[in-house]
Amino acid sequence: MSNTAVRSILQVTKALADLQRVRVLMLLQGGELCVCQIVEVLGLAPSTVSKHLSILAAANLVISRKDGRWAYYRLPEGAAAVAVAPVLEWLFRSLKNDKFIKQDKQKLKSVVACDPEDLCRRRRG
Amino acid sequence: MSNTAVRSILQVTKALADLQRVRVLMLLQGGELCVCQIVEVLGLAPSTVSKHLSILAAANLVISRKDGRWAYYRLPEGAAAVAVAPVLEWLFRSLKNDKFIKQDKQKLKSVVACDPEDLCRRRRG
DNA sequence: CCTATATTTCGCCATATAACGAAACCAGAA
DNA sequence: TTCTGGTTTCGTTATATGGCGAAATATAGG
Repeated sequence: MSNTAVRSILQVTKALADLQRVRVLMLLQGGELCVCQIVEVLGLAPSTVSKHLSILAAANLVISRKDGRWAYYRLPEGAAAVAVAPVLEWLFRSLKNDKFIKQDKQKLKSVVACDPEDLCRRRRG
Repeated sequence: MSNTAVRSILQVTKALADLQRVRVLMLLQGGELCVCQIVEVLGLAPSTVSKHLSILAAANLVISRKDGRWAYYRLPEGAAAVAVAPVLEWLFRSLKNDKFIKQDKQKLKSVVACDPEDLCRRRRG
């Protein structure tokens, strides 16, 4: 069946058809984030968040980067963003004033305030 | 919980996260269509198509109109389209050259060639 | 090498969703 | 009203999806 246009477009729309994944994308507007930071804001199990991120990555809605033990995710930029930029812009504009999204961004502020190591340690504790 | 922005955006993305519903939207680019015409092109049961159309309508991705026994669906225009126009434009541009979508549009041509009454009669036949 | 730990993969369970056919609904014709 | 027929609703079934915890993976540090 290979990579038809419908197939890849459906990969994008299915990726966007979930609350948690939309929350992740909105959080990433502030810039690159570590998995454990996203876990902290969403309040879901790390394995669950990892799955969501892999779905977003497969749809080219996020870019992943590994740095030691940590994995970082960010929104696509430049050439990588071309195919999905319009739909992401629509999403961001539509949710700019959403109160739940605002709450997430507020929580993110307190999360990024402390570094990732402390964060994960706190989660275990 | 009421109508938050995320909720209505997810209604749109979920509506777009299905092959058959995307096919319907692409077909409607040619203008208003009767349910039985859509049934003919998609090759699905009328009840299934009806459900898909109600999901698209709930997301404001299509407008419905009743004329006697027939129900017609079309893409939103003007003020009704504002919220979803950007994402629809992205969809249409992305799938403009898709071969499966082209097949559907080709089939639609032969379907609109005969009037709805004959069409539904043929389906029963 | 061995331990600690951030992330991912795997297996499982509960819920959501798409498909169909049958029955209900409703508008026009007889 | 009664019959016809397009559409929708309902009930059922099969598959897809999201959630978690446990185990596997991989990497930094002792």
